[in-house]
Amino acid sequence: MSKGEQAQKRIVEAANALIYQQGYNTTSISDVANAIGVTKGNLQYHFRSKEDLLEAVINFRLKEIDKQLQHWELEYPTPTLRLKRFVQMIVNEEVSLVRFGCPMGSLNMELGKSQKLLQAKSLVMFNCYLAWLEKQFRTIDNRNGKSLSRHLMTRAQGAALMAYIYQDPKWLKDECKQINSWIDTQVST
Amino acid sequence: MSKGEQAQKRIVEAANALIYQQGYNTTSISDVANAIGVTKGNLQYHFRSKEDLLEAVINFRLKEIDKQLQHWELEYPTPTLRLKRFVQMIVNEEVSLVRFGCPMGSLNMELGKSQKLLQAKSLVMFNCYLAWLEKQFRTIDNRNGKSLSRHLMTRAQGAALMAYIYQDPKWLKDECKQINSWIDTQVST
DNA sequence: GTCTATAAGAAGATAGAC
DNA sequence: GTCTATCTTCTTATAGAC
Repeated sequence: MSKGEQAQKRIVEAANALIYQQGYNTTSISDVANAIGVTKGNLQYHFRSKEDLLEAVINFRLKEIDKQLQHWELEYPTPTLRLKRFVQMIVNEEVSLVRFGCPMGSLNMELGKSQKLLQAKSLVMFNCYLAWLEKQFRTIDNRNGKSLSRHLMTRAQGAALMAYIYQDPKWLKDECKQINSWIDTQVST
Repeated sequence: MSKGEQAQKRIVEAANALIYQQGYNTTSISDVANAIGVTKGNLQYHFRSKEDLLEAVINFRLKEIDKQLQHWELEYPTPTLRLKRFVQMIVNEEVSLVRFGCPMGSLNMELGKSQKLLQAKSLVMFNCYLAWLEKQFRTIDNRNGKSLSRHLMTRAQGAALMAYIYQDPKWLKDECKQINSWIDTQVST
């Protein structure tokens, strides 16, 4: 990796964290620059505009999601275990979900209010998870794979949102238990 | 109502709409002033700061919610009908929910990222609905009233969020159907 | 109560020195 | 590649005329 690529990676990772924690609109170029100890002029050398930087952050997140889903596919032999692993992720990420919300849901919501074009780009993250969930559900119930995956995502997002709003992991735990029970009922039919 | 109160009401209603449609951070005082054809200097006479204006908007919304819940209480004789009316609201508001998301959920999410104090204030809106839902559920299942009301709100928020993210009312319709079925199962137990 | 004028600061983006 | 300096625009907020 060249020196320039290294610098870019550092910027993207810092921007990723700050955008998640503070939101996109309330994170300035200076914030990101300060976080890694460079000047904002430097940042604007690597990324012409703030939108370019956001796009890089979204691509970074996409790669991480892809890695994760491929890993789960290898590690868990059955669709049921994979679906439960997805739910388990929510429980595992409890602390950050309560503090900052879902990285996909909160970013998409924010961009939708004022930057419809960027919102469309951040949609690919959801597509990524949904396609994977659908694949798993189809091996259980081929006809309803799409609607089952959507239902799961809907409930996961609802749980993450309420836990964030009330700053309380209870919302996550309670709903995830019920989601797991629901998965069991789908498997046995 | 005095001339001053009338002016304030116009401002709050315009701010309410714009904050819902564009988000709080991306709505400026000038935006609100332009929307009702006055200058921003005028707005700052009625509301010292942008935060003051937001607080007035939240109070305005709270009153509307209270009116609505009282109305439902009078119009629908049973808790089951009232719960279904709550779900029906989501279907009725489909167009604006898809375009702008849930007014409570989106505002709270945005404020949570950067203004924790204001987020706490906007929480009262959720408390309002949740207390009402809990009251209805308690007449059906006294022991689990709280958790049932939370579950309903979680799923409603998930549906609204996904419909907004994908700009597609399908997410709302599908989930609301399932929520209604779930209410039926709770009633019959 | 409503307006204009203006301050004071923050933000995104550009140009040029090193 | 990184920095400083600067430009421009936008935003909140204040002061004072009408």
